[in-house]
Order: sequence, then structure tokens, then C-alpha cells
Amino acid sequence: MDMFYVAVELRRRPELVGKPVVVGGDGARGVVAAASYEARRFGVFSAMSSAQARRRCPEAIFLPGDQNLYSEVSADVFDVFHEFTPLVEGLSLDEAFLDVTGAMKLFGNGFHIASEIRRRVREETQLECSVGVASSKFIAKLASKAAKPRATADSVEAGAGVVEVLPGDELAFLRPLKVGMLWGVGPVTLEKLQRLGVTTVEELARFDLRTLQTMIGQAHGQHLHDLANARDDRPVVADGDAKSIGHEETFSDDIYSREEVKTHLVRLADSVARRCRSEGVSPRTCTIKLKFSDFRVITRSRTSVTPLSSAQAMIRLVEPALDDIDFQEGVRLVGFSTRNFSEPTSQASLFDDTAGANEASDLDAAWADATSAIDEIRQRFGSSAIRPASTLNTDREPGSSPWGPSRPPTGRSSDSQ
DNA sequence: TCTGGGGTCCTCCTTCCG
DNA sequence: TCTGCGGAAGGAGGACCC
Repeated sequence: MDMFYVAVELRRRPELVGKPVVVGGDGARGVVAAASYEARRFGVFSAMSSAQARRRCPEAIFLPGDQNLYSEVSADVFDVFHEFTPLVEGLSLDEAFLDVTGAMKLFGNGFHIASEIRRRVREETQLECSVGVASSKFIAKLASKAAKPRATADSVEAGAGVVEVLPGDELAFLRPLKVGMLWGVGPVTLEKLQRLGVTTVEELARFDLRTLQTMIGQAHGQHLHDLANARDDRPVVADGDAKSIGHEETFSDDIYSREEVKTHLVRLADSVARRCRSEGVSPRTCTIKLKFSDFRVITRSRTSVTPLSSAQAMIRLVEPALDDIDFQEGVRLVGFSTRNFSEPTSQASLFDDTAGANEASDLDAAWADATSAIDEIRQRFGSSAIRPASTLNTDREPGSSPWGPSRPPTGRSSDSQ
């Protein structure tokens, strides 16, 4: 989708069309989630800090974003995709791979299907999308990028809408591209490649594989070398179950005590546990993430002998990991995530002997009935109807401001204590 | 007047166990 | 009984994606 979040906002606020619009956090620690092409002309891009975006484009209109609405619109778009094929692999709310091999008899060739998809998406959602057509996912992704509109300092150029790379033309399409365009080349890998004198895909394709693997790792080196040579046989895999579920939050002011950190962890765990239960999964591994004021990140994880479903048990499992951490430096972000999912069970094994993990399992069993009752109350009266007592003074729902803390209202502290 | 959130995958290291 | 080895699993962190 083209500038998805912004496009959805413009749909309900047409008076902003043609203006520099930014969706993202507007606080000092916020970031840009999406920018209109008019804003991009000023050098405003997603993932840029909102402060920098304001400096580059002072007249930009900042919108806080509405994650629920974007999810709804995304579902509409994906419904259109499913009209053409069941093989839809979502990459994010606004991007997906479609394997239309089986649909060509019915709908025509790839280019025709792509044009039809664009027409149907526009018809259903009044939004524009760009489509890349190719024999592999990776080339299709690059082609879709080439099909998008482009913002220069002077103007916004319309995109082709559909770009097709025919079988046999892949190498010619790839060779001139900068190596940073490849999927899997971020800032760190890019710098390593540049140190090796590799700046284009063609140079990477010819580069010695062994040396490349020594520099950037076995799997990564092989993967990038394959991509540069247009070798990508990964199939489109229809969306499956999530492998991890988590929440994290950056605070507008750093926090300095274990108690404060734990309060936020309880709130995050409560929300994560709720999501796990609603998706019918129970994690065994829980991870705490802390980002300090100097941007140093640490993670601490613990694995339970049995799958857990209550936030209380999850917190009990990981809480001991907080003991060895010094909070004096200031914590700007706290995260809580879960993985190693299995079907929910209510019984701990009689043969489990890990003390802390057993404690969590026991607690989970003890909370089973209460957890069901809490879920029922929330379903009837809303998610804020019942909350952990220790979080009553906190006023932020996890996920409520996904692109950084909002600017606090003047004269009021957002401190939880 | 820097640097979000959610998620995945990979690598390296350590520990445990046979 | 001690030691070494290899595999599996877990923990921590890094890099990347949108």
C-alpha cells in the first residue's frame, strides 16, 4: 500500500490531501510511522525521530494514528487479496506476497492480475497500492518498490503502479541496484559490505562467497549471495500462528527504581497474557527487555516447565531476573514478551523440579479460575474494568501510543508514583 | 536538543546430560 | 571415578523488517 497510515487518515480528512502529513508520535521521544509524499519532499521518512521531522518540515501536520482503524482497513485489503488466491503471506498491515500461479487460468497473466488487484483495492477501500510481479518473492518486492510514486525536492512523481520482471530478466533488473536495496542489508551489513568494496548487487553477486560468510556470517552471507544472483526459491506461505507475543513501552521520563519497573512489567504482562489467552496459546518462555538512558539494551528470559496463561505466573517466573540489575542509570523502555507457545494446560508435571519454574506453574494453576473470571468481566465491561492493583496509578494502555509517548499535557506529570 | 513498537531469525555462549 | 565429546536446550544479544 502507498503511504498506508497516511492514506487511511486522508480518506477521512480529505482537506489534508496534498499537504505534508505525518502519522507518528508527537512527543520528544516519538518517531514517524508514515509520511505523505509531500512531507517526504522535505526529507521526512518513516522511523525518523519526530523532533527531526519537525525541524525538516515545520509545517507538517502530525496525526497520532489509529491502530484499530488501520487494522480494520488492512483486513478489507487482505479480503481483496483472498479473492485472487488463498496463498497470501502478510508481511505487515499494508504489505503481502500473493502466489497467483493457480489463479492465472481464471484471471489472466501476472500483470493483468496485478492491475485487477489494484482496481479492486481502490474500489473497496479508496486506497492506492503498488504491485510488483515476478517469479520470486524477493524480486517481486523490489519490483513493487519500483512501482511506487517517488518524491523529489521539486515534485511528487506518479509511480507505474505495476512493475513486472519477466522470467529471465531478473539479473538485468538486479545488477544495477545498490546493495542496500537487498532484503536483509541494514545499516550494519551495509557498512561491512562497503568496507569490502561492494556497493552494487552486481559486485555482490561476483564476490567470493567464503570471504562474505567470514565477514557477515554463514547463513546471512549465503542468503545475500543467493539473492544477488537472483536465487530465491522461498515459497509464499499462507499466514500461520505467531511465534512470539509482546509489548514494550518507552517512557517520556526515565524511571529509576525496581518498584517502578515492576509496576510497568505487571501492566505489560497483564496485556500480553490477555492477548495470549485470546489467541489460545500459552507461552513457556518469558523475556524482560530494558533499555537504559544510554540506549544499552539488556534482555533476561526464563523458561517455565509448563505453559503459563496468567500474568501473575509470568511475572513470578521472570521477577528474580530483576535482582541483579542496577536501575540507577535510568530506564527509558521496559518490554515484556513471550514465546515457546503450546496448547494451554492446567496441570504441572509431578516430575518437574525447577523451584522458580514450579512456583510459576503452581501460581498459574491457582489463578486459572480467577483468570477466566477476569477475561469474562473484561469482555462484558471493557478492558479497563479490572486491572492489577499495582497498576492503578498508571494511565497508559499498552499499544495505545505505538510510536512513542505523547507530549504530556502541560502542568501534569505522567509519573506513575 | 537524536534514536518507537512488534516481530522474526541468527549467532554465540553456557549448561546439562548421556 | 574422572574426563572429554557432542547434541540439545536455554539465555543473551544483534540485526533486520515494516
